[in-house]
Amino acid sequence: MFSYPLICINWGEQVKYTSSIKKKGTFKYLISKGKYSREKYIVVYLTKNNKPNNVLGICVSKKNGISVHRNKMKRWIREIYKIEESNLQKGLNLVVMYKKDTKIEDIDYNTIKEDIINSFKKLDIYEI
RNA sequence: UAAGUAUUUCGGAUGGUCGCGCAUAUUUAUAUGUGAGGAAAGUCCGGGCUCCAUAGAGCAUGUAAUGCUAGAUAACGUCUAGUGGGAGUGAUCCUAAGGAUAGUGCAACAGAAAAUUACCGCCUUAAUUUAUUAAGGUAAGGGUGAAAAAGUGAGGUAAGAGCUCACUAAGUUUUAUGGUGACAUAGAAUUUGUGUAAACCCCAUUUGGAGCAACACCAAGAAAUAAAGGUUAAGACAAUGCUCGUCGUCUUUUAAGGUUGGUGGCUUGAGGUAUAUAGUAAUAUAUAUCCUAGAUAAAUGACUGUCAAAUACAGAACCCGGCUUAUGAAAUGCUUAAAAC
RNA sequence: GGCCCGUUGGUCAAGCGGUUAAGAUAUCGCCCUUUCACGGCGGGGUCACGAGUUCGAUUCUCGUACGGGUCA
Repeated sequence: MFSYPLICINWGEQVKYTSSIKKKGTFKYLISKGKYSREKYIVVYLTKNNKPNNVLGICVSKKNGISVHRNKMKRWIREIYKIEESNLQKGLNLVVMYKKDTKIEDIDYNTIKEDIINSFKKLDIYEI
């Protein structure tokens, strides 16, 4: 069923920061195979690969709001990940997903930051 | 002061630390510059641009579109100024506003009748049962309905009727005056033909189709097609046999189409700003000056200082002109009402 | 980004401008039955929303919202 392997991402180049997921099939593969941790507004999926870099994917559904709000929610997650990146392990595939009922009136930058840090702690991906 | 109405403007500014897209430099890691709207939205119209079709002209077809006048515009179903009609005390606003006398259809229920009408009525004649019937005339009055054959008065009559007359209302034709024109005002003749075209339809005008996932180029890979050439390698036709020949196999080149990936298309344009002139205005012309996003799972974020205080609707995806819808704040003019002078 | 289609009780769904908007199923109430089921009677609709045309709009026209399909 999931005939779209992870090889579709080009690993040969040197990537400055973490690269992003681009295909719909990879999202499906990671969500079905990975471990997850649920918070109040967010779900984080985790799998491992044997490469030197990390991969990040962000999902915001069309039911979470209009395009301005969706863009802002994506930018918050990128900002939080950028700050926490230096403390993480290497060789991870991460997918961050907003829940269906989440609206921008309920949440804030700081609440999302708490959620993500909690879920990272649960999944044990911080370097020691 | 309150309520309303019309028009216009703005859509936070300036710094610091970390970080993102693009361009340019040196250089391969830094520096500098720049970086989302008035609606970017809806996709309701019109154009540019690209490809396809097309000698030229006409007719027909179409789930076609538009429909008062003059002007503006590259063009428009848009805009400006007016005309007619309608709403409002008023400022002001709305108006798909040709044709019902080309033809067809529809008008539920109610009502006699929804278009050459007659239930109750009014009148005349005849008959006899003397208060009813039959034949005829008539459309004044009644009731129904959204809508009932133009309204009032007088004459006239057996009873009545635009049957006749006066005034009024509406339509058609026509004359004069004013206006570029739609049309307005005044007069004459004639008529009183229900409504509906946002029902079919008729008339006039316009219209070839598709859309940047268009289209062009580059590279890769392997399958199929066509043309030309080489050659006889599986083979077939033909022949006693051989050669030539034809088809086919193999192979080379070219062409066209398409798949995957990439590049271009991609932002200097019916551009913006200021001033002057013409015009009631929309807008046009001239001069000077400026270059202001271009991504491809898709760039604007986090923390914070100052400005008394503070940000609603909302995110470019080839470009431009309009319309519609969502929405915060401020200013000005005008109208109505109340109060005071 | 472009191009099309639709919206009628909880669900499915008919409706050539005109009577209180057909029908099925579900649900609620009453009746039938010793009781349940079957059966009988009845109730409940902003015709997505807002303007317009018309005497009159679920139906015709325009706009808005929501949902669905499609492109090589």
